[in-house]
Amino acid sequence: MSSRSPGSQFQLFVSPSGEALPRWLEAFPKAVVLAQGTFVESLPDGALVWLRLDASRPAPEQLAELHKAVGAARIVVLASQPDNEQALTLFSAGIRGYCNAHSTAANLRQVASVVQAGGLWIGEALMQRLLAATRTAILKTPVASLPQDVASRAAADRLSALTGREQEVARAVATGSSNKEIARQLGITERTVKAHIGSVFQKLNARDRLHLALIVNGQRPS
Amino acid sequence: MSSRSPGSQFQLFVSPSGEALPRWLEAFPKAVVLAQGTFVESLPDGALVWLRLDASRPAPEQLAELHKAVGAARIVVLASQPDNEQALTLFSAGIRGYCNAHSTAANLRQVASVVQAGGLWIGEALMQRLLAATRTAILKTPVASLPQDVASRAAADRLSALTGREQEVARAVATGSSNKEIARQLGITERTVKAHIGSVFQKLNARDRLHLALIVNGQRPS
DNA sequence: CCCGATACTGTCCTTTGGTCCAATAGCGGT
DNA sequence: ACCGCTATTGGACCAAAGGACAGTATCGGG
Repeated sequence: MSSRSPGSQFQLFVSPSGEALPRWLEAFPKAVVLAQGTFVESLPDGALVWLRLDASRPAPEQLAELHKAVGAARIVVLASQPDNEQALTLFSAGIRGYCNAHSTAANLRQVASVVQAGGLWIGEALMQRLLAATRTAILKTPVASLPQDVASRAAADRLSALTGREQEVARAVATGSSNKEIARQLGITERTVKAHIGSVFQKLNARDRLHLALIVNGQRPS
Repeated sequence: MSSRSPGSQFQLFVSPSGEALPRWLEAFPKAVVLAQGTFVESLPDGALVWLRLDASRPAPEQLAELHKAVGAARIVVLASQPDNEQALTLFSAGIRGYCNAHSTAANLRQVASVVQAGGLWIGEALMQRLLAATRTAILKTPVASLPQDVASRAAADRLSALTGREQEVARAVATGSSNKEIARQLGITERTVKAHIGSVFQKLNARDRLHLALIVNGQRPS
């Protein structure tokens, strides 16, 4: 259920040069600053990691490295020149926030409070563009969406034998979430997640979560 | 960018029936609860408005009404059964949060703190699906996706980075085989299967066998 | 009011999955 | 002969998954 600690939290800055921009330090005077590639052995629970992108290398690569280094910690990316598509890619890779590297200290603190409370930070302008793109893209392609549509309808059929909650966990499993993640997402205990998954296994006649994923994703009949 | 007021804030619940679910009240005992359509004359600055959707009417319509009633206040929508497309529509209509109506009190408070700090609240599961949809739509296939063909060719691309043996085990994993089964199928030790799978994880940047299955089956980019 | 369905949580335990460190062996190219 | 890649295996160790057994709480009927 994600520990929400009150005030100041552990902040870790990671930048290519190993130096932080003045505004970061202004926002978080007590933060730890590291160079990219530095080994991180253990991070306090709920730590927030800020990644200053190195413009000369692909962002996903840098993020992957950082992920390996810091594990499950929440990551916020600071981009010198925010980019729509890049933000998308990074969000799908699991970052919790994406904001302009030139933000004010007040803004940075605001971002921190949102992300540490479990939210996502997306600049409003970016959000608008993102939604616009998504909406038009989705409203378009009525024909191309047929395969997915059929797939999701079939999935709905398969899932219709499940209770509401069971469907939620089943879908989460099918997208690759771990029990712990699902528990966090739904605000319940890992134990309860297991309970739901267990009954889903029975109802859909699945052996394990991978089979369940195949069933939900239409790769295999139940 | 937005006024951040400190602790407890004004919370307004709007539901079709005029009643709040027990968990809402648990989270915000001092909240004001109103029925949809009730006239609201003035709202404290920074108030947070929660809208419980009426399943029998189109959501955008309900939101539009509420917008008229509460003006610029931040709105969080509570959905009984969260829906991808609905969330999209509502976010583009300006809501600041979208979450499951069955969330726990702790979660609701968390959502409140995020939104009141200027963030957006999107359930993680929803975020994932939303991003998946966006990504596939944005990486729009100019050749009007031949459904299966493209998928399998893309899968082949993804697997091309692997050695022959690695491809075999990757495919076996993707069809739901356990390590023991794969070992038997290939006539090698379970230990060796693990070794192959381990290197596949690295090469395809997968976290576990379920992610690997999603990648191989084209449900997720590597 | 009791009952069944749903949701949620706990403990104990076993099996599986995954990583780390380490080693052997064949094969092709320089 | 040496190097790099691939395939193979061992052992130790830890984390995640899943089953067994049990319990509480809410809600909507009959």
